[in-house]
Order: sequence, then C-alpha cells, then structure tokens
Amino acid sequence: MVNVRSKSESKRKQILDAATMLFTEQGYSATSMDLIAKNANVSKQTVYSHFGNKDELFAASIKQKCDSYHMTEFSVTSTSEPAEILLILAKRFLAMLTSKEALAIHKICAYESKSHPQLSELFYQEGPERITDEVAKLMAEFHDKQQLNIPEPKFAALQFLNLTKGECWMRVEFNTKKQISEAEVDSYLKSSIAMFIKGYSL
Amino acid sequence: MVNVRSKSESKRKQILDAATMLFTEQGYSATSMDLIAKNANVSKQTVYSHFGNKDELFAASIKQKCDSYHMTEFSVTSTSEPAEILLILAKRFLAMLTSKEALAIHKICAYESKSHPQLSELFYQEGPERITDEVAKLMAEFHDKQQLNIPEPKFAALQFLNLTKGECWMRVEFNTKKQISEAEVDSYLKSSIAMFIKGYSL
DNA sequence: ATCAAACTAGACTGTCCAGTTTAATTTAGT
DNA sequence: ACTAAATTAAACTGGACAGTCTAGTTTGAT
Repeated sequence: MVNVRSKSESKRKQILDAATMLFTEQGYSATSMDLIAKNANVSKQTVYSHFGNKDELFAASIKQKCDSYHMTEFSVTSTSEPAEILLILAKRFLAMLTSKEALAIHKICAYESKSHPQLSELFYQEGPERITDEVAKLMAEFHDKQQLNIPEPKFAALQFLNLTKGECWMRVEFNTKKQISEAEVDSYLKSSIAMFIKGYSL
Repeated sequence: MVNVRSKSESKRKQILDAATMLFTEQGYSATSMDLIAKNANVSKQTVYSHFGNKDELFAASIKQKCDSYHMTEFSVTSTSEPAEILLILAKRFLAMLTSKEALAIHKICAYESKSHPQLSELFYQEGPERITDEVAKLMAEFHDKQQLNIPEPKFAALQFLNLTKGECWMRVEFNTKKQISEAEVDSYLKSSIAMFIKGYSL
C-alpha cells in the first residue's frame, strides 16, 4: 500500500476546538457547520472529512470537554480540621460549578439529554458522579479519623455538594439580573458547613 | 363604532396549550409554528393573529406555565414535630421537581436564559424563589416555637431544598439509565433530615 | 518525480421554517 | 340582512443550513 497520507492532526484539533467553543456558547442547533469551518480556518469539506456529520462532531466535542474535567483537583490533603477543609472544598467546587465552561456544558447536556442520551450520561459520570465519589472518600476519612460521625459517606458527599450549590448556582444557571455577592456566598457557605458539621458531630 | 368582533378566547387557549405542550416537550427551536397551528386545530394565520410571532408565543407559553405554579401547595399546617413535617415537605418538593412538567420548563428556561433572559428571570421568581420564601417562613416558625435554632431562615430554607434534591434530581435531569429507587430516595431523605435537624438543634 | 489522498473554495441541492399574502368563508354585533 | 372582522387553506417568499459535488491545489510518502 503506497501513498498513505494521514489527515492532519492539527486540523482536527482546530475543528474540535472551534466546535467546542461554538457549541458551548450557542448550543447545538444554533451552531452551523459553516461557522465551525470558518472559525477553525478550515474548509467545510475538511470538517466533513474528519467528522462524518454534525452529530459526530458534537459528540466528539462533548467527550473532549468531559475528559478535560479530570484536571479538576478536589483532593484536599491537609491536617486541618473538617470545617476548614470543607470550606476550601466548597469554594473550589462552587467556583468550578459557576465557571462559564462548566455551566455551558451542564446546560447543553441537560437540554440535549433526550436527543443525545449517551452524551448526558457521559457528562454525568465524568462530572457529578466522579466528584461525588471523591468527596465521599474524604467523608469516609473524617469518619475513620473520628472527626465526624458519617456512617454513609456517599450520602454525606451528596448532601455537602448540594448544600454548597445554594442560591448562587441557581442564580447563575438562570442568569438572573441580581447575583449573589461574594460576602453573601461566604456567609451562606459558613452557615451550611457549620450545620453540616454539627449534624454529623460525634 | 360598529361591528367589533373579538378574537375567540377558546382559540387563543387552544393555541397556547398546544404551544406549551410542544415547547416543553421539544424545546424552542425544534418546535415549528406550522406544527403548533396543526396541533391547535387552527390555521397558521390565526396563530399569528393572536400572537405576533414565535417569540411572543413562547413568552406567553412560559408565563402561563409559571402562573400555574401557584397551585403548588407547600404550606404544611400540622402540629407534628419538625422531622415529620420536613419529610412530608421533602417528598412533596421532590415529586414536584422531578415531574415531567417542572423538569421540562426548568431545562428550557436554563437553556434559553441567554436568548430570553426575562423568561428565565420570571421562572426563577415564580419557581425557586417563591418556594424558598415559603419554606423560609416555615423555618422561622420552627425557630419561634423553639423547636429548632434557626437564626437565618432563608439560608436554612435554601439548605433544606438543596439537600432534598440529592442524587435523584440530577439523575432525572440528565436522564441517566440507572435511576434511584424509591427506597434509596427515602433513605437519603431521612439521612438528610436527621442531619439537618441535628445541625439546627437547640 | 510521481501519485494518491488531504485540502480548499465555492457553487449547488433539498429541506425546513418564520412570516406574508391572497382569496374565500364564517361569525357575530348592529 | 348587512358588514367588518375573524378565520381558513394554501400558496408563496426569503433565508438558513446540512450535506454533496466539482474542479483545482497542496502535500508527503514512496
């Protein structure tokens, strides 16, 4: 077999990056293949040569995003007491959650969960589920070290993460005019953590 | 002024009902005006005569849905202890939250929050905010009756409602294959309420 | 140097859809 | 009964867009 010229990996990346940007900013149906090609500085035909159709490209795009979630570090290795660790964790989690990127992919996966069930499933596993598992481990640690009394670490993880979302996340999700101030968020998080710790105290 | 024939109120309702059904089932862009007219048993022209364009119809549709939220009763007037009241409340809230209707409008408002900010704002006020306020009143009552120590009822309301969502709601939101069983939900809710009550005990 | 395959530019097809137009029909208030 | 406005049915306009096609250009492995 002679003359096997392989497709340019860099073009593929350009396309995928442009697509990801556009899909997450404007949604699936509002993003045209022409625009993706244009933004990627590539001809439309090249897009179709690398990805068979719009759906395939969308799937590749979401998958890429989900993979990139692995970078998010949530393990807090500190000798401090639970209250401190949880506050750091909560702030980190909330910052990630309300980031433009995470918000966009969350919305799109929820919205397209009927038309692209495998994608929303993937997002769920790589996002919420992965983080819950990680936090559950931390909760189990608190229990083992006898810092807190947490018989069911997974429940505690879910409770903690849901508590953290609070009003802030909803307001960001719905893009309301009035947003929550940093101070309010802080006050809310401290209240939540205090309640959580008292609720799980020995 | 003679011969003022008014537009049929029943046609308007037919249109609005069909539109609401289609929008919430398929989303905004996937729903065509032709289909709405057809489902409403009305000519396309009549649709345009009652609602100027697609956007107006969409807005009217979402507004109608939001108004219908008022029916949802959340006030629990009982002399029972907090744990019982909260469990009833949590189950009621979760059932509402995971209903096809609420889920659909939540998704669509979040997704269209950039293109229709006034609609997502409306939804936020009539949905999450209203319920939070109502639950906050209940929390204040617990505090006043010295059943629990809740200095900030609104925070407690947000915490309680977010706790209640748990894994169940997320799985429904993302339409994951594996769903949470009734028993698991029950177990989770009881754990959450126990933690909440202990966390806010006197 | 050759050649098959990647790539480009842009025209093209077919479809879908928001919104308009037209001409005929029905309805209700006077 | 008269008439203006509501309603209908269907054709039409214009634009957007997924996907194809064509014809020419570049590239890299042999």
